[in-house]
Amino acid sequence: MRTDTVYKKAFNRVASMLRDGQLTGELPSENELRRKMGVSRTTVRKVLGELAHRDLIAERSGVRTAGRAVEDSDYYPDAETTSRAKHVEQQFMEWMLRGDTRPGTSINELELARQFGVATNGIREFLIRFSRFGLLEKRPNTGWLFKGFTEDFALELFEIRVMFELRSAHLFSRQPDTSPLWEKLGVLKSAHTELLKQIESRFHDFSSLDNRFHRLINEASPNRFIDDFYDIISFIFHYHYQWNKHDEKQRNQAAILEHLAYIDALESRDSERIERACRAHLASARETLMRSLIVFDGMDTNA
Amino acid sequence: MRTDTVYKKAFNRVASMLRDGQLTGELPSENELRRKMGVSRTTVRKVLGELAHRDLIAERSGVRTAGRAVEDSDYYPDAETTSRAKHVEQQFMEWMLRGDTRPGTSINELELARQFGVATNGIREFLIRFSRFGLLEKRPNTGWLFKGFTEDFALELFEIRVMFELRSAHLFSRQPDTSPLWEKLGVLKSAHTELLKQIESRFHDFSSLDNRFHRLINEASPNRFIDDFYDIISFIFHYHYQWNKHDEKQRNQAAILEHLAYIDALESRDSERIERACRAHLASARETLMRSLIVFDGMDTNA
DNA sequence: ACCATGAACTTTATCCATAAAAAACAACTT
DNA sequence: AAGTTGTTTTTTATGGATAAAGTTCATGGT
Repeated sequence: MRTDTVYKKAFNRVASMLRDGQLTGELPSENELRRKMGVSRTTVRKVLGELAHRDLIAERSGVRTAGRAVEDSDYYPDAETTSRAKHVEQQFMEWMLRGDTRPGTSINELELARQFGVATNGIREFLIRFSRFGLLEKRPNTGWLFKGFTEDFALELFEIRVMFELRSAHLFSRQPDTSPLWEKLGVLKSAHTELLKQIESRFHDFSSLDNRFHRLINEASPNRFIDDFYDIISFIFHYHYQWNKHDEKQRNQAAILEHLAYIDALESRDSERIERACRAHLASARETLMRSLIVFDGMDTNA
Repeated sequence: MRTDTVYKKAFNRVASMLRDGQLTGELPSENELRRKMGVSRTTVRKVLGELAHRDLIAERSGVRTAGRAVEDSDYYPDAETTSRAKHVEQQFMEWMLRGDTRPGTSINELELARQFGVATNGIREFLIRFSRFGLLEKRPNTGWLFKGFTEDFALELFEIRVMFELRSAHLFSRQPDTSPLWEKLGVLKSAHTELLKQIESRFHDFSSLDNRFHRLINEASPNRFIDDFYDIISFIFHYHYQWNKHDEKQRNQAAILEHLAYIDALESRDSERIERACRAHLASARETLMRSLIVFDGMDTNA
């Protein structure tokens, strides 16, 4: 049976809005809520129905108003708000990055399905999607080959990344001065300096800043294949760093400084300087990834 | 139910071997056949069982020999030798390239499933796999967006292709003179000149030569992401040219000449010359693709 | 005429079942 | 001991069913 995670997540969000007083007086219409939440009206109605049922809202003659106060126990547990597909993704990444799965291992749909508690279909869909990341290969009628999260992988990944990033950076710098992207770059620059000041407490926020920065660079000259490739990067980094928190603050601090140098270079429109700053940043990103790979290639995988 | 296309294809192949006299006297063991055909022994046994049942082979005291002559009617029809997944692929490509499907159309799994006569599962798996080609986008809980086989697509595709190809070509040319790839290049060069001589009758053979050539260039410095990208190119070209036979001979003839110039450039190790030859070839490949795109963007889609 | 709600209909996400194909095991033969 | 064939077990490819979510149609109020 399909999970009702969309409903539960929407319910939790509306509950939070009620609690935070974002919805006072007469509640918005179903259509308005639908737009706000990005779900269908059908789902909105289900949420409203349940809210009314629990007296969290009151409906009188077609007008809805807030009801009793929302309590912690009203929320659905977080685990019930993500789809099976997402769970599979998370479990697989944990299996891959934390487990001692050796390169060359073959992957068995049925076994993973049992292990993750889902139907084989879901596993297979995930593996198909995931295979574009270059870590898996399908052998028809037989199964999947896990190629391993290895040094080779990181090197090949970064070779492409450098090519793409240099290309995009140069194109970015050649935009007309009137392009709105320059302003966006300025905003990002201040965000970086801000974060640098508060690095002690907010170093976790770097990751999203990093993403925004690299995506901005690509915005000047969009290419779907480059965007797709950047999805791979983000994905890998997202999960990889969940299992490798070592030195996170220092790493991020260094990266911020590199970004700032890179931004300055872009603003200078000086292509040699851009190339240097860009390469420097990517080289250190690569080093970071490579260093942590050793952990997986060696034995101490559960540190 | 799973299709028995593996068995049927294997059966046809063994039948052909019997007919062509490739299997005379005592037949090879099950294991040997298995290796030769690339299927499991289970399937080999099924084939042998059926061959015996039809008296195409005789089994006497554990020794198998050829039986009555193979007739045309012994073969399974071609359509029954390709898996459902492959059929879906073919039907989808036809639907996309031949149909008047406009960019921005949304794709409906259920509808395609009905149209193609398969379960929705198969459609979905195909779409997931296909989405890495940059022509589709999945919107969760909603469906798929067809982005269209447009001019933008071709431009973005070729931008990447040029980057990758230049990179690989240069790395190829910097290999030591002792690398065996130089010899392979020589072989390909003669194949090109051969084909050029017989262009009138054999121009269809260019496609596979093209493939071998570009894959050889990548062999000098393997990168899985580049290989994957080249899969996209091959796939697109493979299907695209099935529906666009216009001027095929002239196009291929021109391409052979470009390849020869490109090969000469590689052999010269002169990087400027390589860059020129490579760019020239890709530019004309791009033009060809773009010209035929007009057909789809315009109105005359069933020409 | 527009916007809100209600209800019916369609499509996606998910699980389950099963024949075909592969893999593993067992017994035999030289 | 290595290679054969026979048998059993496991896994993949494919179809089908169904609740949840999305979409469309219908009705009613301003």
